[in-house]
Amino acid sequence: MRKRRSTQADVAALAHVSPAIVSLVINGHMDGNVRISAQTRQRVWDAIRELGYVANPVARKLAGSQNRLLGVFTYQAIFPLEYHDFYYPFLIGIEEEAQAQDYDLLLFTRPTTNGKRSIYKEGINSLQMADGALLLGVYQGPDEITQLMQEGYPFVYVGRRDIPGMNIPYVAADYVAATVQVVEYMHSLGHRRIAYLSKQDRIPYEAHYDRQSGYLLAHQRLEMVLDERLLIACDLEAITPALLQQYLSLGVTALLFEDISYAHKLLNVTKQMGMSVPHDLSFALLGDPLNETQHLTGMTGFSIPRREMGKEAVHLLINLLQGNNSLKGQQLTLPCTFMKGNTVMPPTHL
Amino acid sequence: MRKRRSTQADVAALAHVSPAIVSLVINGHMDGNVRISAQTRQRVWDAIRELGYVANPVARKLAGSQNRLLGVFTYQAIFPLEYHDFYYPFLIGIEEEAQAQDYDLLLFTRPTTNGKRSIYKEGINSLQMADGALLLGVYQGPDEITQLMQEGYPFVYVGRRDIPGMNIPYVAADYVAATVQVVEYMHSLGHRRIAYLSKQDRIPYEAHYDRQSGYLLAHQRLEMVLDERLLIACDLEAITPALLQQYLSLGVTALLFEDISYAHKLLNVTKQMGMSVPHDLSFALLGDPLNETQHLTGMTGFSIPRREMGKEAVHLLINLLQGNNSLKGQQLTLPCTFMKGNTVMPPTHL
DNA sequence: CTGAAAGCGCTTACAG
DNA sequence: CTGAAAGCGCTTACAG
Repeated sequence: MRKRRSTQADVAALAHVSPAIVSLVINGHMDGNVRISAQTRQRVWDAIRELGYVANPVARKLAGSQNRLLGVFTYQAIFPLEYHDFYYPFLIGIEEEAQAQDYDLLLFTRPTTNGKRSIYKEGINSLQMADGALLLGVYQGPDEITQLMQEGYPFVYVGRRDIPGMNIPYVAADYVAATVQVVEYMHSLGHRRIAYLSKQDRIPYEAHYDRQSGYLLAHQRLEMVLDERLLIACDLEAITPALLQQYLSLGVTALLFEDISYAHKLLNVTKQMGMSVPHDLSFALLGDPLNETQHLTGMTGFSIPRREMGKEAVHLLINLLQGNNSLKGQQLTLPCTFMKGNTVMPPTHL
Repeated sequence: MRKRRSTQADVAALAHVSPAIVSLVINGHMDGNVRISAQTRQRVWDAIRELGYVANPVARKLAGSQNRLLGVFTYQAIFPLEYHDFYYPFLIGIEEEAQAQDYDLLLFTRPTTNGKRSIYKEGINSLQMADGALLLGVYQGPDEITQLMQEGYPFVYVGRRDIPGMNIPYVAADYVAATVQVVEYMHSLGHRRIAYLSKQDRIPYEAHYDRQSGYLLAHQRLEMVLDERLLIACDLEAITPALLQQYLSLGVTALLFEDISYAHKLLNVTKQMGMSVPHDLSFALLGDPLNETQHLTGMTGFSIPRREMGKEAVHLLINLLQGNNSLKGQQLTLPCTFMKGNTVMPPTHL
């Protein structure tokens, strides 16, 4: 049995003023030419207290025509166990900045099309519920994003998204520079033949291209010979002693990969071959070793400024909402931090 | 340049019907005497699609219906680094069940009173934006919860909350039984004098009382002598070799505490005293050792079914929203799982 | 079967 | 300095 809440009108009646006055008093609008006598104020506050009046935030938002709601959308569950350590810092940053800027967060968790999440449900943009949205996580191809852009819905992608002809707002990590740094580090220790393993059959996407660019760029800068055979597209299962042997015979002394699962697999395979890491072969992850690798601490790689990225994405989105549409600054790239680790040492088999 | 969001009126105009019809079509009200021709429906849906119309949840809520939004409220940040491992499983459960039941999640992150979060801001219940809410985390005393109950706002607390005269819906972990189990385990190994250290100056709260009840209950069941001197209220700083020595001289062979920080402190102190755990003194945590204790793996304690609790809380809340107000089943207590660990062994100093 | 209207509880110009 | 009114975008009786 919910008792009816008292409303602004009740207060107004009790205080013998119009509802508008109540609103003004509550919101402290004593600015400009709106001036309300101290006496009236007092009457209003007394009435409010007597009735235990509390403004209805929903009505408030409707009248104010903005709901201070920022959407957060991911194609998969936002809180999956597998990506625990990966997503978390983004969320920390997002929450921090949302709180600082006085926005609430709307998490889109409702399945839309046949049990899966998608932005558009029967052609309708379900994000509309929020003022704007942050998109993060797995990339599903450009379709929905393109539509979102065309529609003019304000959003920011966490991670670089590049669709030709479009200026997609994003906050990304600088994988190019970070990769260059890893290669340079290896080079400085004496490595000259560095192989780069990557997944074969995934949707090609920006984060991969950027690392590859970094790899190429570093070779150019360091005047290392670029051997295309060292750019290896192979899935996890394809990694065998035979394969590895083949690359070793090409003079490879160090390995680069994008996913931590490769480290585990490679560790197994090298062990089978009687080799030890990094003594016989150096490794580096072109990504964040995180803490998840309990069996593999001290991996050489780089840390991704995920928390910062979350904060900046919120910041950028709010700018967008406020109509700061200058194309400049809609795309932000933050630097990664090189992590020396202990899986790289000078090559011994030269 | 944001184009204006299209509204129900726009759709109505395009479809050549009245706004009311649009509302009825969207909400699928084909029940009762409201019958709308398939043709009209089609026109409405076409218009909706063409305009990309999505109902404004705020307006919807104001007009008196639900918007399939479940609030999540915590007094502190939801995603703090310190409570990373603690909160996460709750959120996983909450998201899972929300998704399964087709609800979105609204995270309240807006600071309300002077930079801090509170449910009521100047008397305003900010949770109103959502159909109902899940409350979790640190307890701030009964005030706001009492108000929430009186107001009739639907919510479920994750964790037991007991306010005299009120039937607060919650989903809790069974700390009583779990504590009994820990004491029984110690007893079975030969411990007869088990001290219980707890913080001194915190707000007394249910989770603490429940553990204490378990401690007392176990003593009763096992016919152990209850020595009140073994119920020790002391803060972390108060733990010194002198203090510990004092309890050892009372014949204490095992220690219980509620917070992992006590384990670290006690480990230091015992080390100073030249004792080793568990050989000279057994330890158990009346809580979840989690994984956070990298320096302290294998702590004896119990795991809290956090993910399940999250799921059940959502389930219960939705029940409440649907008007299932039977008092029964509004309070759910889930069992914990004893974790044997390796910080308890038979007492040697007898 | 469908339309016109009132109302949800606020805020914000706009008049006095 | 204060009041009357329109409007935010919906839903739900109530008439036809």
